[in-house]
Amino acid sequence: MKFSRSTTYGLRALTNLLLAGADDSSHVKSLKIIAEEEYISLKYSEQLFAKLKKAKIISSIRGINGGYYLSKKAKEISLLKILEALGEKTIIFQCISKQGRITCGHSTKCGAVPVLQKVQVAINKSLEKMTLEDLI
Amino acid sequence: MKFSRSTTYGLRALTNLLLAGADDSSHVKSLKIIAEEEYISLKYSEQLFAKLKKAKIISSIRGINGGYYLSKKAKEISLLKILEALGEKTIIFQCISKQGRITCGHSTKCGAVPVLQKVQVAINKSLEKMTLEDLI
DNA sequence: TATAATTCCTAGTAGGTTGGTAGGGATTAA
DNA sequence: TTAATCCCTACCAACCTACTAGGAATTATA
Repeated sequence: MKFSRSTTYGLRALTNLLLAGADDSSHVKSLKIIAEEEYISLKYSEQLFAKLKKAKIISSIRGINGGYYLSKKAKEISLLKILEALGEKTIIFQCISKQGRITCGHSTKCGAVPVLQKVQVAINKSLEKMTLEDLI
Repeated sequence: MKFSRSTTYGLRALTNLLLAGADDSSHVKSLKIIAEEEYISLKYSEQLFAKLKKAKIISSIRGINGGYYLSKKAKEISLLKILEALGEKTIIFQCISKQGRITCGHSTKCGAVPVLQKVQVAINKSLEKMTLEDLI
């Protein structure tokens, strides 16, 4: 129940982008610079940015002088969406059937589920309410 | 950011103990039976119960006709305490310094920390408020 | 057009963690 | 004395995370 390192990297990189004012296609920032500033491997951050792009959180301009920029305003990008984009699991409870099989997150057979669902809901609400803007 | 399988097992086993009325030294339940009922390996559950015992959530009677019982009333055992006992990490954010080193959860240098602390607090409050009693 | 900087795509991999297995010792009621 | 139980420690396979690596596609600029 912790954030993976890639999530941390992603959040750092996104705030970097935000603080650089890279919020439209004429104000981009290259990943090389971001990676250097955030002490993240370029190659690794490329993979993370690919995920963020797929989730339409950021956009890119290719070629020389290209780079990335935020697709939306910071306050329109929820933390939950970022986490999901980065592959961070937001389901905290792997339900396991009485037979020992992993089934789903909402089995009705397991007595432990209801309360964990409450926890789940509480967490997701927090994550949904907070946005990238809150990070700076 | 999910619960490990052992946490699930632990919660299932504890609710089993609770539902069996094993709440004092004259009402114990053997782990063998619990493990069978919950479809968990006996040897593995022994390790989990060792952790729960160390955290004083359960107590034990050794020897034949021995077994385990809850050390406290179910509503006095918070979910947070159970998770911690089982080794579930309740710190969701590994802070990583600008130099790339994992430092702590509360570095003042990382811009992402404050909001994640809020998330952290929200989650921990939920977990602290809920007790074993809520599980059944 | 040639070059260099950039994003984009895909494959591989070392090391740590998780979820066990295994063997046997200590304790105690009957 | 026996058998059931808790207790202790060591080991291990499979999976996941956090990378490394190589190169292709794209594009501004000289």
